[in-house]
Amino acid sequence: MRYSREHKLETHARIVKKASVRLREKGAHGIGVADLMKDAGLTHGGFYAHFDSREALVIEAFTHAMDRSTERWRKLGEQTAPEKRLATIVNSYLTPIHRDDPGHGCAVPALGAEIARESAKTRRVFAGRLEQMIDMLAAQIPGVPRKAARKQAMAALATMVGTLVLARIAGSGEFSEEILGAGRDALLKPTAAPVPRPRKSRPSKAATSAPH
Amino acid sequence: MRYSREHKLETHARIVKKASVRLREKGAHGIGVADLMKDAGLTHGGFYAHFDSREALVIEAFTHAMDRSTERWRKLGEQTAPEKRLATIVNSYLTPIHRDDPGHGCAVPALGAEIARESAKTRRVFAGRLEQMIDMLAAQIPGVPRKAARKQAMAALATMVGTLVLARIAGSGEFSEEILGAGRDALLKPTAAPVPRPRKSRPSKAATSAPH
DNA sequence: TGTACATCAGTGAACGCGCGTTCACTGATGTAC
DNA sequence: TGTACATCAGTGAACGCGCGTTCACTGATGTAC
Repeated sequence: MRYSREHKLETHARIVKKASVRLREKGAHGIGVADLMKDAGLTHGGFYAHFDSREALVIEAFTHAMDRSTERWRKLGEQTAPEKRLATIVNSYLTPIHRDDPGHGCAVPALGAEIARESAKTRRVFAGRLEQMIDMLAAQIPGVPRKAARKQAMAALATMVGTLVLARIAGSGEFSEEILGAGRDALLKPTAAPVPRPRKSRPSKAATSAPH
Repeated sequence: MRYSREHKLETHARIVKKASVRLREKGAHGIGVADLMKDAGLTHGGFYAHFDSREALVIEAFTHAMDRSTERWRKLGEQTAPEKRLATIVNSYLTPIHRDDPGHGCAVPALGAEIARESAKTRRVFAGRLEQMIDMLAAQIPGVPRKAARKQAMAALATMVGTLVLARIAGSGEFSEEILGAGRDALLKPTAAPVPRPRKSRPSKAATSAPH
């Protein structure tokens, strides 16, 4: 071989890592193979020595981003007192820094909607990593039964993801800060006045179509 | 003129309406001008008699979708008792029907992340409609001061949007239903155990970069 | 240890294709007389 | 009321261009002897 086995693995990892940043910045279809390879210091022709297709790279890059987030939360939890763990994660997630740097941020608000439209294979991988992320978040919530923690983790992640999407739409002005603050407070402050449920709860009578 | 003034306006509106559905289904870049025109029963050559550019249609289509959602919420609120208004909206939003039919659903979870990456002009329009949507949602929350209602509306919309994004990633199985349920309960049930805030609150010490 | 050969990561030109956009043209209808 | 002309929404071919992918080739290094 021209290069050692390690060399190829390192190159492969470098492509994935760089692509992972750029895809979160530009979207799953927002940057081409040639530019992604250039980012890794290579030319586009070598791409298929590493990946079967562009989609294969998207899957790897996305997986990489999700694993890094999940691992980060695990570490953050490890070095924080149990009752402060979720709050620490929320406070590091709902910041202007995270909002303004999607390339190094959570892949869910950056790529979630797009990946949900990809092939079944891609979606399955994505769903698997999402579940791992939720499990890790649930593990940071002490003092509640496993299932309740999981449910709370799902809702917290949803609020975090939604807040970041809204804040990014709003840009970087006062409106955007207001959104970030609302998300933080909703997750960190006790709810003063919860919304009362309607008598006939779950599937609303109006929900025979979805014209929102 | 070949056709009456009304005829052109009708055609224009038909293109926007159909495109609004297809773009939510396929993404802001997921469908081409030719296909969008075919959907409206026309050929692609006539496109530029109606729009300056593809982006101009995306802006109109998105605006149309947002206005429909906001108007729907206003009507839904009108025909519901004040204390049930937000709950009614949440219950019609967080359903499998909405999850499985993005084309006729809320534009924020479908297009938000993508639009946040578009030109400054597009983002400004989007941000404006988002604020209108939030204001309308806030108007459905009775018995709290204007500013508190606005904050609550932001957090509620964030949770709704995030829940739908997560549920769409998860597909349509049990995991996805679980996510929808967690989002509904978080918004409709009193919070049993709120997350305690860490002493040094807002900007976490760990938040000097955004590696989530 | 030294030499000849095989390997294959990476190069850069080329491919086919679909896209947004342009343009000459059409023909039904509005308008002027 | 009838006729000639002007208008312009819509058609369909064509345009550049960028994209994902393919391919013949290179040349540094691993391997066999």
